[in-house]
Amino acid sequence: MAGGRVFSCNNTNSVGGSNNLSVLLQSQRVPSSSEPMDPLFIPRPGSSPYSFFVSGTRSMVSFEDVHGGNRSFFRSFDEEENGDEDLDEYFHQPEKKRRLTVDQVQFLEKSFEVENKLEPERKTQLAKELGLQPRQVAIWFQNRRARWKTKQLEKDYDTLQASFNTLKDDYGNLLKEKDKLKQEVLQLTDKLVMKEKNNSELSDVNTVCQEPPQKPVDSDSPHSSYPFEPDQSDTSQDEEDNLSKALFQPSSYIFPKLEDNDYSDPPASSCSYGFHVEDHAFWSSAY
DNA sequence: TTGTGTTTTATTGCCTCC
DNA sequence: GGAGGCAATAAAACACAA
Repeated sequence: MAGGRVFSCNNTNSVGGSNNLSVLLQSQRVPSSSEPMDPLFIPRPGSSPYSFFVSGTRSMVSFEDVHGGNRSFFRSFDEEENGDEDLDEYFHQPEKKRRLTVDQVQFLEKSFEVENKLEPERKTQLAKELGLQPRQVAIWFQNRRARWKTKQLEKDYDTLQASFNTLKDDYGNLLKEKDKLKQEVLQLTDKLVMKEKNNSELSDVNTVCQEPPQKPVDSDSPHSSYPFEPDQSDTSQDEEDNLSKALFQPSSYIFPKLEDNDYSDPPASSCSYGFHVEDHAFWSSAY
């Protein structure tokens, strides 16, 4: 026996002595494999609805009182007249496993819902109510806790799985967003380069011509009326607006993480939009 | 009926707590 | 050291398809 624990059959559901044995009925019988799980117990008048006594034909009985031991076995009351031979046979028959009745299980389930741990007093009470061995009640609770734990693990797993799927989706969306922003940055960078190029070409022209301007050149003014003013048609007002928006919108501060030089350094010139693209501190802090 | 997978009851061994 | 809890496991009982 486990840990030196004793599985004592001390059931006290005594049913009147039909023979000279003070038969202590353990309130269970063994259903045969083909037998339906009909209730084994009939409520005893005056007792709780879950106090039972054996009504079946095959019951485990204890001769504790008579033989002073803990012997238990399966006894067919239909065959009591067979006498000592059967007794001997049953004494040497290993105890079979028995299922609890639906009622017993329901009662235990309710009790488990209230409290899944079993204090000795409650165990005894339950055993008494159900006509089971306290040990059986303890075992049932132990197994029930194990089942509950398994279910809980399954629940936790499902929760984690759902959480993982959400995160995976979010990650996928972020990757898409990142690609989109990357494309945007590339386009804007190209535009900047073009603009710088045009500006430098204009300067060259000015130097070569050495022609004093009719009016002061305001290089900062994008709408100068200077005759050699570059054609700005490639950068429409709308596009410029978009450019400004793209660069200054909060979301645009989050630049995609650059991977393994998949993104060349920004142009080493100052951008006229308020930040220095070569500012590595900014770029690195941006992601 | 039988083979097989699942569930339930029970045991064993180890661990912790008092 | 004993009582009780838990994990692992055995084995009976059960469900169900073929």
